[in-house]
Amino acid sequence: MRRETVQRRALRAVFQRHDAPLGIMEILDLGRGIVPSLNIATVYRNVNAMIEEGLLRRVNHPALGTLYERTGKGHHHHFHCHSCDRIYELPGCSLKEGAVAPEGFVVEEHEVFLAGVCPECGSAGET
Amino acid sequence: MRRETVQRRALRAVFQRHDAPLGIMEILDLGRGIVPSLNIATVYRNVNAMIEEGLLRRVNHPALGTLYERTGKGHHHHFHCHSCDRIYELPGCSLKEGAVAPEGFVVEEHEVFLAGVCPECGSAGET
DNA sequence: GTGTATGCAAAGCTTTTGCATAGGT
DNA sequence: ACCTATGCAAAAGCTTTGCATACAC
Repeated sequence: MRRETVQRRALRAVFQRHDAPLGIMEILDLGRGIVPSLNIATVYRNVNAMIEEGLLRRVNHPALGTLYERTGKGHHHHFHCHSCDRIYELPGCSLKEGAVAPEGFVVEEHEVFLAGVCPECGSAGET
Repeated sequence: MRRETVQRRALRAVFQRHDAPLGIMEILDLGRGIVPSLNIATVYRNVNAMIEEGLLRRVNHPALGTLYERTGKGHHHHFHCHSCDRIYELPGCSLKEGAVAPEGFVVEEHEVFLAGVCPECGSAGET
């Protein structure tokens, strides 16, 4: 039976408050804001448990490494701004409906990572 | 000045013979087929050098970890077969031309990972 | 002969695991 | 009371680095 601990509650709170994908150290730091004694092994164990429970999803970002995000937010892709280093979640899917893969390939899942300059950074240096 | 060693030549040969993205251990094993004394540190050093030289590209695959592939093959995406675990390179781009990201986002690069069942595995169990 | 590249071993990171104990049920 | 979850430390992957020596130039 799974037990309800302050650590577990804290980690759920972290993901409720932060909608963006988070790295392990961010999760640890934010979690320590709630439970100062929080240990990194506990974070890993709970994050893995939450993935098994279907609460979280692991995202292996090309530039930012391993991130964790809440499930149930609807299909979206990630945009990484080279300038401010922020990561945006873009709702919807930018894949072509049909010609995603050649004849014979059955696509069951996909992952799209975009990178460039976000609106905020792009408009900063304009006249 | 960069020096021409048997190890370096062997690693170039590995990537000339194998068009698919390779993991470090595959590179090491294939390289040892040519230079048995090849060391993993040498592989890492040379692979990183080849990336700097623009010969290779590092791909952070969601399921298969870090892979290295030859550059100059034209734009393509990767398809991973859940059944045979092989990785295919699909030429071209399956992203929508226009609506890739909302107004204001400037997309400079992207990475698409597809996964599912390949033609070979899909037709295996058919009538 | 000079200086870069290699092999080996050690060290850094990230993630997992063993173990004693705290704490949920 | 039982037994899972935690914290700590050690260990297990993966990647980098220091150092003596081999070898390309």
